[in-house]
Amino acid sequence: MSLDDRKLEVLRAIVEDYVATQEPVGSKALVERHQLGVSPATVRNDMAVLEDEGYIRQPHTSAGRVPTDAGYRLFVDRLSRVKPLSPAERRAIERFLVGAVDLDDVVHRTVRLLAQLTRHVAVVQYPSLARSAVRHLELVPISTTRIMLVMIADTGRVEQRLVELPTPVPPGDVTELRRKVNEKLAGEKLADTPPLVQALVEESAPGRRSMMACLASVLLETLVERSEERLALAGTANLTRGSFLDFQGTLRPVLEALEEEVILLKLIGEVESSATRVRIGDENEIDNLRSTSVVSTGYGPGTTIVGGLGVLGPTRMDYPGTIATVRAVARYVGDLLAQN
Amino acid sequence: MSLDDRKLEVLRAIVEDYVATQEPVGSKALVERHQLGVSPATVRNDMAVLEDEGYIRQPHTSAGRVPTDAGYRLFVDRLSRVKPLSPAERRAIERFLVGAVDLDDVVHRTVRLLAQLTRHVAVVQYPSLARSAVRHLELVPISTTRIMLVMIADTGRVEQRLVELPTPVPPGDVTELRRKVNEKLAGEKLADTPPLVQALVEESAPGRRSMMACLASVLLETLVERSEERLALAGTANLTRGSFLDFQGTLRPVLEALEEEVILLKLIGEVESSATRVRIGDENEIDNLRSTSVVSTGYGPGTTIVGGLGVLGPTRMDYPGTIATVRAVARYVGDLLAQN
DNA sequence: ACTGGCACTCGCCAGAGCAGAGTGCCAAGC
DNA sequence: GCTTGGCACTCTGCTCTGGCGAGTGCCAGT
Repeated sequence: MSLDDRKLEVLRAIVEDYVATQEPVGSKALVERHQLGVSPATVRNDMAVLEDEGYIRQPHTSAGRVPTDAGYRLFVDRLSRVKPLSPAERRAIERFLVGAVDLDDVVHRTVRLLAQLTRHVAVVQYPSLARSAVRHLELVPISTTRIMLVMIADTGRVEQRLVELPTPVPPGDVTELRRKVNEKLAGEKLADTPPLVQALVEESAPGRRSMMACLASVLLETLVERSEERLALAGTANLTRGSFLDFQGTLRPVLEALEEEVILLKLIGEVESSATRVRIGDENEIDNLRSTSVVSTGYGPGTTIVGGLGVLGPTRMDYPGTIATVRAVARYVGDLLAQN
Repeated sequence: MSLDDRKLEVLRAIVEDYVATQEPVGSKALVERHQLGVSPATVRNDMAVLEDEGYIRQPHTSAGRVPTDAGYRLFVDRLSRVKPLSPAERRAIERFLVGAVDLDDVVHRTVRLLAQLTRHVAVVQYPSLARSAVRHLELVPISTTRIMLVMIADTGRVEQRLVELPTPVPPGDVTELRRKVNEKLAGEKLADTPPLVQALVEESAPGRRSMMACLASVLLETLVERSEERLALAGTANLTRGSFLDFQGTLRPVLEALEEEVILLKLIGEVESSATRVRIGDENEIDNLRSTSVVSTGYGPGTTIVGGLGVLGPTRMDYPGTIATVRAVARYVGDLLAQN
């Protein structure tokens, strides 16, 4: 059976009240707080239907109703509009982000900002190397058999790695090498570099072949294969908000999950478009996070996406507000990146 | 009055039992588990004295005794020997740390290792810039009015910063600039650089003066003034170990404190010698951490100290084991740094 | 199709009673 | 004088109980 408008209205009221009070909501309280124009008994009937359909449930026989994951899903998809941000929030975002001096700074400020505004745990992925292009490669001789490889990406990311050379190399050769490598790779998308690096090795003079191969392998490993995704995390203390009762059993696994970079990347790194993604409770693939919701989106200069960011909180969260905040922050960060 | 040997032995037994069981320990249980050679009644008398002296207390009238902060302090200072590490632990440390490719890698591996071995929250400070010397300064032209300043320290740390120049500068000048700057600063302790940087500005040709001043200010800000200390954190999930009852009220403030880099630096960054420092409960200056203990030490190549590392856990922790682990890890990391 | 009424279920709370752990003190013993 | 066994006392934690109240489902009436 399809749910008529009033039933949907009842569901919305339940979600809103439950999010606000954190307590199961009953039929009587519902008609008191919302102008539904019907009696509690009618609401009860609607609730019974909503429960049959799996959108709400009772924690125990004689308590109010609580939304299920499916209930939140329906709410998010069909019953809520994204809240416009308050001017205060807009100002907070701007104030927080101006004055960032480099990428590290931008990322750190962003993640703290997100945590503060949403009061959830915030995660920000550094611009992904896979989505970046090489701006410049620098080779710095440290000793005769060691050079420091510094890669500066167009997204502002800087990666460095020590290269141990098989044979000593005079500094002059390094200069020459730097020129060649940059000529070949500057401006290229990192994802496109492997064949170019390969070509570099093949084109190099026989005497330098082994050194070049060594450099090439570190280059490939650093930039592409072990393509290190980095991220920043903030607001774990927010996990203790709300009735810790709900969390008593779940706080531990959540904290554990948050320590695994791989997991976090899965959560916020899998962004292809700039669409906001909401994963509610059981929709999460990570078992430890089945009792949480994740709101994530991509960000980047203009319409391109270079990384993801988002927040993680209890399924019982203010979705419209959270979604609005996450989107707004992502847009601001994108603009900030576009300026460089 | 001075405490005789047996009373100290009783205190040691109380601490050890309480750490092991997490429950207040009574006189009867004590004589059963330890060969004290006296009766429970005698132990009770000793306990009464220990309580008068402030080393133990009763949570409530008819429960066993629990060590106070002062009791732990006495235990750590006079009643415990540092446990030698088990071969398994030694192997774990080695296995964990070999194969680290760069400083970031070393720090991340170390912090996870510490968290895993001690089962507490681990903190590792990156080698402090204040204690590093300049190995090389690299200037990379990004555009005509922007250069990327990359500083490589002898400790392996690499810092970068974008410099906006007031006037366009041809690439050739940058090469010259790089030579000059390195000549002046390479090998110098960062703390000693300010007058040298100043000299650089004064010595430079009048036409380049403004550009040089601009570069110098960023240089000073990055390397000395805003001397950015970085650190890594792991094992927050360990906070939920043990009876969360103790933590119910305290978990929140602890998590909050852990989010503040300034606080963490205070905890583990104030190291002058390689002596291990133990701060127990109220000895901590940070209010949020009055119910935790911190074991920290310095690390560095050879006998020099370049940074600090340590763990934070409940006051009720295995001090001998934790101290041993922290020291051992610090020594291994120091050795690792010495190799570079 | 909605509403008011009513019986029913069940979690929550406070109070009582009980068992157990642990203490402090005292008088006796080495 | 230190140590010991004994004993009365205190207090927590557990369980059981009954009463209360919130909330429901169902039914008959409009």
